[in-house]
Amino acid sequence: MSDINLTSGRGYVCIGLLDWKQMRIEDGLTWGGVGGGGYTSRTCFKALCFCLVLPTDSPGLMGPIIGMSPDKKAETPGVREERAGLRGTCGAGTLPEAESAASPLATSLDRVGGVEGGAEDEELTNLNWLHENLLQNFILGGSEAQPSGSPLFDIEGDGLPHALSSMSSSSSTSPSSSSLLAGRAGEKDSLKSKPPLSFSLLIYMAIEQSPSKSLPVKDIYGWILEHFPYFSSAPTGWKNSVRHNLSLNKCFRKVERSLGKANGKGSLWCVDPEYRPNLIQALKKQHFPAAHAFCTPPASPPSASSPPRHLVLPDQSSSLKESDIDAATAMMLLNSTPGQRADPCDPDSPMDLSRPDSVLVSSDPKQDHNYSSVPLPRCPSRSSSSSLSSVDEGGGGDAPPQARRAGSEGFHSDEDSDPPDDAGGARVWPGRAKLPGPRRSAATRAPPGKKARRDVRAEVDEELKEAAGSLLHLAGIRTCMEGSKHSAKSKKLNRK
DNA sequence: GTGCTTCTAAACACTC
DNA sequence: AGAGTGTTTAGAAGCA
Repeated sequence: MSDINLTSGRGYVCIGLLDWKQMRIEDGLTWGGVGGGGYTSRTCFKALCFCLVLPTDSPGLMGPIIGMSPDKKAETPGVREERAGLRGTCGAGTLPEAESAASPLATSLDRVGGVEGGAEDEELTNLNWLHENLLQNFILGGSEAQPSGSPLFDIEGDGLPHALSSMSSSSSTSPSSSSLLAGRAGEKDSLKSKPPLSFSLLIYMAIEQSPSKSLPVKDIYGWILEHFPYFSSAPTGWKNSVRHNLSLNKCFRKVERSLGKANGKGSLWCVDPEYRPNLIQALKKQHFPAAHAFCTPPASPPSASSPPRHLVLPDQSSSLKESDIDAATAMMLLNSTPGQRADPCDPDSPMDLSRPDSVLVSSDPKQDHNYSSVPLPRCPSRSSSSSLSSVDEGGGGDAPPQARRAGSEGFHSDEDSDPPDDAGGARVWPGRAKLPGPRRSAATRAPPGKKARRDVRAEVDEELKEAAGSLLHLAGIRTCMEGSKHSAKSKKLNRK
């Protein structure tokens, strides 16, 4: 990484998985991102969680990276190796747009104007394409190479995300560049190491990766198994833990299967939009780059009408951090086609991607994705009109943690006393009312007004456009992976 | 030491 | 009946 001059903004070669922090881009730098020539630093590519893409044959690429802060330079030897190796092997061509994109802070706004909608646009706005093709191909240096079909995680081809290896470097070895270059690797010890992500985050990622943003338990198992082979050899207790999480973790909500009710037991599970920010926050804390791909926008999306926050806020550095997520935001937005963005949990989706309250990613550890915290307004379906909730509603949700918490899993209670008032929705009210009394409380807050949601949605649309425009830059690379794209997609379809 | 979060295990009920 | 699913409880480990 240190030998790359990002300012050139030319050409692209995937050089591997970058630590999330390292993907934070200094002002004035333009990133290629994953095949993303012409992307400004804040567009999409942090969401991809890896792949600084640089050309080996393009001019002006080499040289020390400029303005990289020490923490960004810090990296595991393995990462460096990979990058160096990949740079040589994963060439993906040069994007003509790259040069024009080199201007600092020339946000994608500048380019969006030139991007019109249309079929291609629509296709390009599907993050699946990025997940299944860009990542897969760039990371693995080839398409066919990816048995798991998970570009996000099977970066090393051994089923374990490199980042995970790095994160748990104390317990696992750094991946070799050769394995990356090979696009796959033999079984490694790391394969057997447990992912440093909580079950709730794994579930979250699984659900978020699903086109419908909802999955039955079985598919969640499958996703986890697919992306974390550790569990394939682990005792089956983890499935219990998954179910336990789904059941107890407020972040997840049960939804009825569609009317066409597919065969199969159980319900679909989705991420409670109210808690998505919490999960995002948890992901951020995980320092798991790939996990950040599942982050949703922390702030109002940049748009022509509302400039990106990083351009507005006085504190550039802090806004930069938040802008890290903007990229993820874009990816999340793109991850679903407009039609898919409907959150099964919330007819008003994609609401939470842009809701002001979802924007807030608190550093408060209590405001996390865990079972008990109630940092955000509860969905009506899970809201309680308990006395505590009234406190929250009145006091802006600043009830003391203890008041909001009824033990580590005390959130059960917040549903107990209060059947869903939005019974008309698709939400399911699990028969938790039958619970015996002791565990209740958990404050709730009224969801934000729908008007505000609509406003923000407009911004989301703006961002979608922007992101779509940015994605057009990827087209040049995309063409070299058509084949894998289809295979990946078909694979995904087959899994359904 | 305490509180919290997360994980794990187990038991039970329910549905298919 | 058995498997899968969902819920609940309890305990332990790790962390701040």
